[in-house]
Amino acid sequence: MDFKKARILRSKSLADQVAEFISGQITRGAFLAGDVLPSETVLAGEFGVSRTVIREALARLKYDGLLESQKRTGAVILDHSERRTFRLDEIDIENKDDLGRLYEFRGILEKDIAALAAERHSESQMSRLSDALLGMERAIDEGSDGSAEDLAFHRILAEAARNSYLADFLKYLDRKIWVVIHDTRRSFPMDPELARLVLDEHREVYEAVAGCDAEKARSTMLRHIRCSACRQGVLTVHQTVLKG
Amino acid sequence: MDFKKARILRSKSLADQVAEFISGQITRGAFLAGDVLPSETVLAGEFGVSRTVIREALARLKYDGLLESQKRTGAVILDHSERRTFRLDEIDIENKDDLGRLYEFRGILEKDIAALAAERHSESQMSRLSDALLGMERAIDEGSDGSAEDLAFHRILAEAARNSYLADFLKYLDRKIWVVIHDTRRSFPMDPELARLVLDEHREVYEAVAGCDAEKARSTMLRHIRCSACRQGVLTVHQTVLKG
DNA sequence: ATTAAAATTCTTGTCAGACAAGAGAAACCG
DNA sequence: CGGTTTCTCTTGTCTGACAAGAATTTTAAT
Repeated sequence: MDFKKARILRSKSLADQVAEFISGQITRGAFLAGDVLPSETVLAGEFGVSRTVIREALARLKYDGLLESQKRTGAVILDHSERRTFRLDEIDIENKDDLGRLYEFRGILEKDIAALAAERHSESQMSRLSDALLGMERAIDEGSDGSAEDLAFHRILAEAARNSYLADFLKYLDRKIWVVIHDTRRSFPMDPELARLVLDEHREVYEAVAGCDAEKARSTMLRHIRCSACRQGVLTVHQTVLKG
Repeated sequence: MDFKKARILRSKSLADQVAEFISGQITRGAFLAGDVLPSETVLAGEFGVSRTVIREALARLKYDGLLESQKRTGAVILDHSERRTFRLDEIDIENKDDLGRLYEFRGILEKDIAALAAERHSESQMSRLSDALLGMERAIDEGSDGSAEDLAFHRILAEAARNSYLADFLKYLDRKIWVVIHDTRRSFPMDPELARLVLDEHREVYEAVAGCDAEKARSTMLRHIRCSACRQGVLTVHQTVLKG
C-alpha cells in the first residue's frame, strides 16, 4: 500500500485526515486481519507529517477496535468481529429519505420496546411514565410543546423493557431524530391542538402498557411513530412496518 | 472538577486511562454542554502526565463527538445529540443473560428485516439468497456446518430490506453474536442432522420472502432466531418478542 | 467618549528529538 | 543442535519549541 498517494488537504486536522485515509483502506479491505501497518516513523515519512500526527490517528483506530499495537511488531489489523463502534454518521438531516429510514428503524425498535414494557414494567416505572404524561399536559397548558417530557416518556418506556442494549441504542438513535424534531418545532411551533393530539397518542401507549397488553402497546406505539414521522413530513415509512 | 483525584494505574496506556476518566466524567454529567475543559497543559499537570498523553486522550473523545476544540478557547463539551458512536462494549460473552438480551435485540431487528425484505427484494437478491441456501446444503454434505453461508444469508436478507441503517447495524450486532456461535460450534460441532434442521429454518424464511409474504417472513425468521438462541443455550428470549 | 485598529496573550495544532521498556531476531556459546 | 545473551526495532512517553487562530486588552483616532 502506497501511502504517498494520500495528498493531504488543509481543512480538517492532519490527524483526522490520516485516520480517515487509513481506516478507509482497512474497511475497503486493503489489509487483512493480522497484517501489520508500517511503523509510525515510516508512516510519518510517507504521509509527510510528524509522528505525533500519526500517533493521534492510530490512537483513534485502536479505540475503534480496528488496530491493536504491540511493541516491536507494530500495529496489527484486527478482525472485524473486534470492531467496537457503530456510527450513524453522515446522515443528511435534510434528506427526507434518510430521515424516513431512520424513522423506520425507530418504529421497528420502539414498537417492540413498548410490547416488552407492557410485560416487564415495574410499578415505579409506570408512575414515572404517568408523571411524564402529566408533565406534558402541564407543559402544553403553559404554551410549550412538551418535547422534554415526550423524550422522557420514551426513555422511561425503554427502561421498562428491561433490555439495556435496546435502551442504549434507542437513546443513540433518538438523539439523531430529535435534532430534526427540535429543529422543525422551532421553525413551526406546534399549535396546542396538535400538541394535545400528540399527548393522546402517548396516553394510548400508556394505557396499553399499564394494562399489560403487549399487542396493543405495540400497535399504539407504531401508530404514534408513524404519526410522528408524518408530522416531520416523512411519508416513506413502509406499510409492512406500520402494520406489524 | 478535580482531576487530581484520578490516580492512575499502570496497565492500559496512560491515554486510555485519561480518556476513560474524562469520558466517564462527561457521561456522568459532571460537565454540561458548552462547558470548556481545562487547557491541555493544565490537564497534563493535574493528571501528572505529559501533554502528549492528554492530546491522545482528547483526540478520541473528539472523534466520538464528545468534545470539539477551538483555538484559544479550548475543548468544549458537545451536546449529547452530537455523539457519534454507539458501542456494544463490555458484553460478557459468557454471561447467558447478556447473550439473551443480544438475541432479543437481534430477533426484534431480523423479524422486521425479513418482513421488509419480503416486500422489497429484487430478483438478483433472491437468487443470491437461493445461492446461499444451496451453498449451505453443499457445505453440510461436505461435513462442514455452513456458518459462512448462514451469515451470508442474513446479510443478503438485510440488504434486501433496503434500509442501510438497519443493515449496517445488524452487521455490527451480528458480529458480536457470531463470535459466540463460532465458539460454540468449535467446541461442539453440529451433527449433520441438526445442520439440516437449521438449513430448513432458512428455507422457510426464504420461501416466505420469495412469496412476498411479509407476515410469514416475520414469523419464520422469529422462529429461526429463537431456535438459534436455544441452540446457544439461551432460554430467556421473551415470549412477547417471540410472538410478534 | 465612542469606536476602530493594533498589540497581546492564550490555546490548540504540529514538529523534532529524546529515552525507557518490551518483544522479536540474531549472534554467540555450550 | 539447543539454549542463552545481546542487539535492534517499535511503541509509549516526555520535553521543548513554534505557527496559527481567536479572544482580550490596549492603543489610536474621530
